[in-house]
Formats: sequence, C-alpha cells, structure tokens
Amino acid sequence: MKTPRRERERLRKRKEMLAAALELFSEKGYHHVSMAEIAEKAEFAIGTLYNFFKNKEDLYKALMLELADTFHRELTRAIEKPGGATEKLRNYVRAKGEIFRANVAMIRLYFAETRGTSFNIMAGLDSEIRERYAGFMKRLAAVFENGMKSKQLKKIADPYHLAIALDSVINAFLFLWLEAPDRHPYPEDPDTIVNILFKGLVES
Amino acid sequence: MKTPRRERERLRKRKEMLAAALELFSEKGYHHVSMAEIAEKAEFAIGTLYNFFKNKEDLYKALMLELADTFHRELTRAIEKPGGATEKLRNYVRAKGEIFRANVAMIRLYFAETRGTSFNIMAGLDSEIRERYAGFMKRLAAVFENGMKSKQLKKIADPYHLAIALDSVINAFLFLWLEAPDRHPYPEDPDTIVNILFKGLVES
DNA sequence: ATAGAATGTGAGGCATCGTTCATATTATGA
DNA sequence: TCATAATATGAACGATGCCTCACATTCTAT
Repeated sequence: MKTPRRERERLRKRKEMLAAALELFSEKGYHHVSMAEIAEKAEFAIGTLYNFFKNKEDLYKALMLELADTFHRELTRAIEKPGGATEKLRNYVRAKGEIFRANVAMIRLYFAETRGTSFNIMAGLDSEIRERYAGFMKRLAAVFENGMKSKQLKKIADPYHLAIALDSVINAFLFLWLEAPDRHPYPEDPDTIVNILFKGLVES
Repeated sequence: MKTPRRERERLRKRKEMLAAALELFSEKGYHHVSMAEIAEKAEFAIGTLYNFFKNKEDLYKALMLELADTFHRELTRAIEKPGGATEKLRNYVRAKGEIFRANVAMIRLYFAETRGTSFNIMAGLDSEIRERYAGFMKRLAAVFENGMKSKQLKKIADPYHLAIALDSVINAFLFLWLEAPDRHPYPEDPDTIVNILFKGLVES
C-alpha cells in the first residue's frame, strides 16, 4: 500500500484539534477563543492548525457539520425502527434525549453561536444545517401521516405542524434540563412528553 | 423651567443611536458590528456615542433591557385579559404572533437572546432576562392550572410543562414564518396552534 | 546513507476595533 | 454681545488576533 498510515495519522491529529477547539469554544464562545489558544491546547503550532483548516470559520464549520451528521444518523435510526406510529414517536423522544445529553458541549456551542449572535455571518453553514433539519422534519411528519392513515392517530392537525410541534416540545424540555439538570431532569418516560400531544386538554 | 428641552433632545438622540444599533446587531450579530459602524448609521461621531454609552457592552445591554420590557409588558397584558382559560391561551398565541411580526429585528434578537444559550460575556444580563422569562412562564402555567381547577382543562400533564410546551410550539411556528413567510404564514386562527394541545392525537 | 518530499513551526505582518482626549462647535444666560 | 458651560468630533493609540511564509524537522524510498 502507498500511505494508509499517513492518512490515519492525519485524521487522528485532525480529531485532536477539533476536540481541543470544541472544548474551548463551548466554554468561552467562538469569538473569545483565538487560534493560538486552540493550537496550544491541541499541542500543535499555529501553522499546523492552518495546514488542517483553511481558517477559523472552516474549523468551526467542521465541528458543526460533524454534530449535524450524528444527529441525523441517530434520529433517523430511531424513527425507522419497526413499530407502530406511537411507538416510533416514543423512540424519537428517547433517542433525541440521549443524543442531546451525549453532546452537550457541541449543542451549547451551536445555540450560542450559529443560532445566536452570529446569524448572517454563518448563514452558509446555518442554511445547510437547516435544510437538513427541514428534510428530517418531513420524515417525522410522515410518521404522523402514516399513523393517521392506519387510524392509530386522529387527524387533529397538519402532520408537518405536528412534527414541528413535537420536536420543539422536546427541545424545550432539553433546554430546561440544560439550564438546571437537577430541577428539570429530562423525563425517563417518553410519555411525559408525548402525552402532551396524545391526550387532549379539552373535553371532546 | 431649567432644561426640559435639553433632556428631551438627549433622549431623542439616544433613541436614534439605539435604533441604529438594533438594526445592525439584529442583522450581523454583536461581534460583527463596530462602534464606528453604529456611529455612522446613527449619523454621529464615535466620540458622541461614547458620551451616551459607557462602552459597547453598555449599549447592548440598554437595548436588550428595553426589548425585554416591551415583550414582557405586552404578553402579560394578553394573558390578563378577562376570559376563560382557553380564551386566554388563544389570546396569548395571537399576541405573541402580533408582537413578533410587528418587528422582525426584534424577533431575531429575541431568539438570539432567549434561545441562544447566552454569551459568556453577558452572563449578568442574560441571567436577568432569563429569570424574567422563567417568571413569565410561571404565570402562563398558572393559566393552565386555573383552567384545570375550574374543570375547563383536563389534567393531562404538569401545568409548567404545558406552559413551556405551548410557548415552544409558538416559537417553532414563528421560526418557520421567519425563514419562509410565504410558505409558512403564522396562522390567523390561533386554534391551528392551540388545538395541538387541546385535541388528543390518540383515542381516549 | 541521502536526496527530496511532506509536514510542522512560530515570529511577524497587517488589519480591525474599542476607547480616549484634546480640540472644535454649539447652546445658554447674563 | 460675550463668557462659560455643555456637547460633539474624529485622529490617534494600544491591544488583539487572524493568517502567512521562510525555515526547520521528520519521514520515505532508493
């Protein structure tokens, strides 16, 4: 073989750099971390950092895209497990909770920077991630739609709206947990969340 | 009188500066707007800006507090209008939609602030706004709780959870609208949103 | 062993930005 | 009208930080 070794080494180093960057970014925010700091934490020279990433933004994008990949992969798996509509939705609630809690640092970063103060600057990245998110919401909507077709779910609202609603409620619970894990633990039982949609607030 | 004129002038100028800053911040994000830029947009010299605000952070804080006030005032008014629980909730959906649509710049900052997990630098301000937000959620939760006590609403979940859920669903709809106003108009009829909670998805 | 390619290094160039302050302009009131 | 106070101005300063590039080091293949 020519160079599988070189490539492996390269990827390992890249990962180390990303890990160092993530730790710093999530702790202090994108703008308050310098490339010099990242280089130092990763134990490389600044120039080396620039051999791996075109610039600071490129480094940040790499982190975010990695996160988006993980989410997409895991969540898709959750709703494609065999089972009825209600069970798929419960799986979704469980899976999202798990992934979210496994990636807190990155999530903090995403919300603080991409969704937060930066906005237009990161527009390119943001729109890429958002498109992927919209695509996934369509899949989730399909779960609602199929559930309705097979009479497991009642047609109380537009399936896409329901998908958005479920997802945003999950996010709300995750945010509560993020701010005060003790006071607002993410529910063990997915029914705590899905029942908000499954059961009706007003007498029918 | 001594100087009511001077004071009025001063406030007018201050407002102009804040308006210019709001427009720029909401468009490009805090870190990507320079004091020089704000000064230019407001048609003052940099030094003048510093006669009104101690520094950049001070300017930003003033803006945030003003916005938080507006939101808090208007939304509180909406849920304190006389009426039953279900009607109060519909009012809330309507009011939040109106206030937000009245000023897109505000929306962006609102989401950047309350949903973006902060801004390490602004920790002090951020916690102030968040506390206020949490306080408001408690009020909204009380609407649900009273509705349950008076048998207008069924006890399908914890009132605070329901408050969080309703608010986050509204936010999700507003996000959709923000991204593509034509494809995702904010619903005229508040029932489009509240029914997601009011009606049950599964047969009881 | 050695040429030459690949990779790593970090001081310094360059640009940006927040802030200050000496000076100019304007307003006030006697 | 004029003295004085209030306000406005923007050039200059110092600090920070991204990124480059000339050079050093390490690896590979013969």
